[in-house]
Amino acid sequence: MTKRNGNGKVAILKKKKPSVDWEGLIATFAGGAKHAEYGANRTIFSQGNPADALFFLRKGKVKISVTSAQGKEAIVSILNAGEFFGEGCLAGQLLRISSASTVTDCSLTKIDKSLMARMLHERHGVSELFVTHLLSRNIRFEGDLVDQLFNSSEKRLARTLLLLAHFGKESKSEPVHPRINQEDLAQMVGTTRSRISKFMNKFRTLGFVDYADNGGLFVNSGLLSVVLND
Amino acid sequence: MTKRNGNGKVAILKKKKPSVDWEGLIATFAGGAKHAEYGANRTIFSQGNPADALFFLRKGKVKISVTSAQGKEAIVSILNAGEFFGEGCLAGQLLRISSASTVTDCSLTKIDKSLMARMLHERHGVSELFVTHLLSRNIRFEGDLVDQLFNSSEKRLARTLLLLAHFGKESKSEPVHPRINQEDLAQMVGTTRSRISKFMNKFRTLGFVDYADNGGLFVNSGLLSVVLND
DNA sequence: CGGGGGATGAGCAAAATAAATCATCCCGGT
DNA sequence: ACCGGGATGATTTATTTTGCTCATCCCCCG
Repeated sequence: MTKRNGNGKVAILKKKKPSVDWEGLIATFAGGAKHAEYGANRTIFSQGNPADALFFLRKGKVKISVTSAQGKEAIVSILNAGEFFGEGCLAGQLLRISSASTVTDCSLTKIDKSLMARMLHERHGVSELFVTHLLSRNIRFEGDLVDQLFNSSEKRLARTLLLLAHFGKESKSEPVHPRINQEDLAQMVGTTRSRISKFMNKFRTLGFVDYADNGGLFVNSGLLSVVLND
Repeated sequence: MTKRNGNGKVAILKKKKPSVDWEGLIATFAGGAKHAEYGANRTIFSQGNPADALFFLRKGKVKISVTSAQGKEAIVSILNAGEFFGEGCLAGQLLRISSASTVTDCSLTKIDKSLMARMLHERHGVSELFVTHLLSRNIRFEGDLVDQLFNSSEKRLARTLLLLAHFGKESKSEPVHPRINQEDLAQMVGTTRSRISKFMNKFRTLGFVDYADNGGLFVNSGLLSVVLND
């Protein structure tokens, strides 16, 4: 089940990421963990569902969102291959506090809570991978929180775009995302679409971002990061 | 009427938390980890310092804050006994991205990054404690982030007060905090002191909170939580 | 070709928030 | 008792953000 998609593999492996070989590691879960394929825009679990398993994202992008009592929706994070999600159940959460859905086609592995608990106890490799995952997730959440605590929505949008650009691609000349609409951006940034529209146009006239013919979005990281520093 | 902190230790130890026996566990670090005592309001580390160790808080309260490029300060979290902090170094952070200082008198254990890495690898107990810690920290950050993403500052203040109340005391009749000033609240909530002042008075006239003679703050959780739900 | 329908750009009034200022109040030290 | 400083309450003004509304643009479908 080794997945090599043509050319990309070598390039990715020799990139900065000193990451663990999670493909092999996750394979050792065989027996208790179930692999599954999802098309784009499918629901994996919803807020309020019973939480008895966590997931590992092997391929694709997954969106984690929360709906408020008033019906407003916020996108908490966009996950990429190599990340866990739904791990709240390990901390005693009985119900999902957020919803997860696929953004692109995805391959994921579902791991029962009890199995994961056992693996964490028995396998160093697993617990180290998991600790690494939790640490970086933590750092990202902390960054998001700080961002919200003292940046304006314009800066938050800039930061969101930069994060998407960096996560999305190593090479700067590729589009950030094959179509991410303003509504989603608004939910990630925590503001309204109207505001996103205004800032995106401002950024575009300043050359910080650019739209491709096919709708893809290009981000000039160097220029855009200036927004964050003033 | 009030409880002295001089020898209030007994009361604290008999809490009902089903938590791991971290006292014994941390003791096994002997040799590489250094215990230290801090008075209130001392700096443990500052943003930008080299990061080569993490800390475990055995007693007291610690404040984690971040200062922006513009000089604004935000309080990211208030930690209680039994929590780690400064663990970003394990994820490869070379410099502190936040500052840590004591709020009350504290006992803490400093654990070198390399030692911690070894312990995580060798001791199940340690890695399980750490994973548990990271999971709950994650959940708290996620909650904070969601709160910021779609609540007004009034609701955020209400939520902050509730969190302080629950963390601070099991019994509802004890003050949340022996003096937490409006400036700090503003930095936790992500707003201005003026605004905190206004909301606190509103909450007080509505009976949601009350000031004790000694300056302590009482929170009526039941009433205050109504604010969050409307 | 024409008509939805979704996504986007733009504008505006109302609400929320930030920023700055001043008056009190309280407490500790002298 | 007196003073000084810090914390708080209150007010005013400027700015930001929201919550709409409406006009375009563009792509897909009939």
